[in-house]
Amino acid sequence: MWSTKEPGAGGDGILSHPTGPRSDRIHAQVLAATQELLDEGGLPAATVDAIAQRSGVSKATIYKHWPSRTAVAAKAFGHMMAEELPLPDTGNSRDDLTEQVRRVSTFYASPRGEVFAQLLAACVDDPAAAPYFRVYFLAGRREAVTTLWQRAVDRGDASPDTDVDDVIDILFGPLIFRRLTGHYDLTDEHAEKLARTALDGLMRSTV
Amino acid sequence: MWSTKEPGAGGDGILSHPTGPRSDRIHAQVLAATQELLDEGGLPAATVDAIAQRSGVSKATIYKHWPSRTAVAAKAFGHMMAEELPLPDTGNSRDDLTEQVRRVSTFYASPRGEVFAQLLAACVDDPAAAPYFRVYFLAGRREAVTTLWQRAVDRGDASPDTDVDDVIDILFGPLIFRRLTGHYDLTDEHAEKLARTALDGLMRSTV
Amino acid sequence: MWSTKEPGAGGDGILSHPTGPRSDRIHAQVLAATQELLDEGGLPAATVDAIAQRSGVSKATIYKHWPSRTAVAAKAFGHMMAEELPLPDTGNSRDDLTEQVRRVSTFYASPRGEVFAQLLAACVDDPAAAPYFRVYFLAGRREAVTTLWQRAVDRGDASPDTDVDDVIDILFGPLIFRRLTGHYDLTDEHAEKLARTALDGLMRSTV
Amino acid sequence: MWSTKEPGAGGDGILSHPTGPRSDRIHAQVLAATQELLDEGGLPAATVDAIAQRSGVSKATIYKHWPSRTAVAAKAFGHMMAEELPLPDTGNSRDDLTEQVRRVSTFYASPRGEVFAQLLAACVDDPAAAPYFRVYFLAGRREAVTTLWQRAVDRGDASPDTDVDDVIDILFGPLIFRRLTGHYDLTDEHAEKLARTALDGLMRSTV
DNA sequence: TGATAAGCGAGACGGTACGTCTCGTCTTCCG
DNA sequence: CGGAAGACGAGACGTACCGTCTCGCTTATCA
Repeated sequence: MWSTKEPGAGGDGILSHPTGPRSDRIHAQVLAATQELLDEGGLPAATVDAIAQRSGVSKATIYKHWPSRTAVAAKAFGHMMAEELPLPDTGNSRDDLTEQVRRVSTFYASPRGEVFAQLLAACVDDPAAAPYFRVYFLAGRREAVTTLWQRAVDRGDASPDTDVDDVIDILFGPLIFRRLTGHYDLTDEHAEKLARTALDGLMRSTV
Repeated sequence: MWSTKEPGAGGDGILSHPTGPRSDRIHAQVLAATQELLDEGGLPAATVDAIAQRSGVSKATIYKHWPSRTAVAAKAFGHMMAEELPLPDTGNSRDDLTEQVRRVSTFYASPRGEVFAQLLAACVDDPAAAPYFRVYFLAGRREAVTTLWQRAVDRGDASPDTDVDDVIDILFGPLIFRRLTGHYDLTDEHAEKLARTALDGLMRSTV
Repeated sequence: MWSTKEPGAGGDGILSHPTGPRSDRIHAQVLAATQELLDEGGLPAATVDAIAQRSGVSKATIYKHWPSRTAVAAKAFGHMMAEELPLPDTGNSRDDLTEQVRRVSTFYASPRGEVFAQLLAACVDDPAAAPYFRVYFLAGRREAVTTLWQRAVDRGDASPDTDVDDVIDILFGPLIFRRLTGHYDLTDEHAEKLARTALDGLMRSTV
Repeated sequence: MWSTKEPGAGGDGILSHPTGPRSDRIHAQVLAATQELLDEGGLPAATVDAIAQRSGVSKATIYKHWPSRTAVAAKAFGHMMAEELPLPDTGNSRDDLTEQVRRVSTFYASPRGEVFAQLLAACVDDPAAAPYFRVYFLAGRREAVTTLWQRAVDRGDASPDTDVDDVIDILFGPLIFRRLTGHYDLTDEHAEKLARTALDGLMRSTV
């Protein structure tokens, strides 16, 4: 499985290249500029030229640190989303998970949710960027749900035999499907219904 | 909700422009050429220039009939997938649905599944193409599952109160999620496990 | 030499095709529409589609009557310029010719002079249109100067041996040269100087 | 007046953009390719795509160096004509000028004269290209005649008060007029007659 | 401290597809 | 059956973004 821990600069294996003090400055500037651009105009606005111009880092240097513009954007997006979405904690495992589904649904429907969808889409055509999206964004999201699920297991509300990866896919896959195809709007009501049905299958022991 | 019936020539509302006998020839030629290109090199190969050249239809004409190359590809893909995936019929509703999930999982992992993912991704950045993908491809897939689910309801294996759209999202959303992020391979075993868990929540009365 | 007489409908040899009352209506509508377009936006505005739309005559029909859009424009332009530029008549041949040069210079510098230049240029790349420009526009201009020159000959101010075609070329060729290359503005002073020098060579007997 | 000196790379004001060693290579390749195309098929053959393909320089780069294909062609044409047409030197000013007129007339009637006419015509609809044609082609031609005229002045055959620009226009404007409208062929006899008449006005003191 | 090499900014460049435009032909159907 | 309407093929246009490259300047490390 892909690593879920936040890699430090220079310690993320295949995902980074140069090292040292200059490198740190470059990373910071590029990511900051990219975050601005993503917020202003989504992925389409985060062209390499735009990032280079705004960050003051040259295109050549960017390509020495990242394999593609999508990779840059994925990492920048992961960092800007890191502090968002604090975990719910109602004392009830099922309620916590339901609330999390609702929050993610709301996020998908927001402007940054649009960026999320663009990034997910871009990774399809850019295999080199996919690991960046997984490590710097998805890992954090999965970790959050893993925490909630572990609580449920600890409380005896869920079976320790159920693979948390399946839990994640079943709870959030449907939301992503809807977000991408656009065949339905993402509403709180819908998110709750989805969570209820999914959790019925996942946490049947709690019924 | 978006229509699920296959629109006839000239009868698909916003999705087509010119009409008449000449139009029919153009549609046939363009779609045939696009299908070939999709099979040969996926969405990236289906450039408007390539489609124009192979079909003998000029670019300008293509743009009169479709809003973008993604829309052309979506319709072509829908047509080429129309006859695939016959419905399973084991006599057992739950087995049928499980088998369908397995088949779709296999499809997603195939070359044409790659095209599916590319199309889904392309629609994120091309809102005009999204309805084409929904009407000409997704609708057919949803219809198939709707049939299976209806059987289950008729047999008393499922509640008529459950919205089939939710069923579809829960059964296939997770597969799509995995297909897009690539964080796991799509295996038969995994598909079965997913189906089992999801159906536990959806068809609890059958337990 | 090319004919200088205004050809009647159906009587201008290679320059026209259909005949009859319907033809007359079509000619009138097309030329009127084209004249409007030329005045509004010059030659670039007189596209075949625009002419067809404004005149109510179909493109196919236009191409039955003229070999190209430039030919249409040339004829339309000739007709709209037919009444302009009355001949000067000061009683002095040399003054008349000088005045004519000045007037033509002014015309070249006007908006319609721009159209003249565009038409002249278009005929370079459209041999089929050239005769239309010569017959329907240039012939009329040359005829005017021929009249002036004949007066001079009759008065004994010019030699009957001098070919009037050479006179025309020498008097107006320089203006056209300047108009096309744009290396100088066309001013009255310049036109007069040009006429003076040229007429010194052409009408030496008058010195 | 516009400059008549051949501008060096990077020193031609509005007429060029990038500079440096890479730029030199691009200019050389593009102009060489364009010259070939002009000789093979005239201006219509010198499309930007064709120039790009043959020169190995991308379209985008061409558009960074020149405002339009006409500008490229004008410069290429100027360079390929630079060595042509050595000055006549018979010892007699009037004969030299007459000979020059004859040579230019012959040139206009040649295949490259056709290109000249196409270029002149194209500049009418492409104001951005006009300065290129003036600087890189016309300037050289005017310079040649200026030399001949200066000789005449030095020998006392012509008045120093006569503006050489007028001389040029009167000697060559008529040829251009005929070349463009095509109302007469360009023959040696005609050129001589034209030169004789024009020079009668210009060099009357020599009679 | 000064040399040497690597990192870097600036931006030119080739490549490739885009979506648009106008021409002149061809088809369809109406009066 | 002539003509209006307009679909159509052809092919050039000029633009956008990608990712690579070349060029000097700057910075960091080692002689």
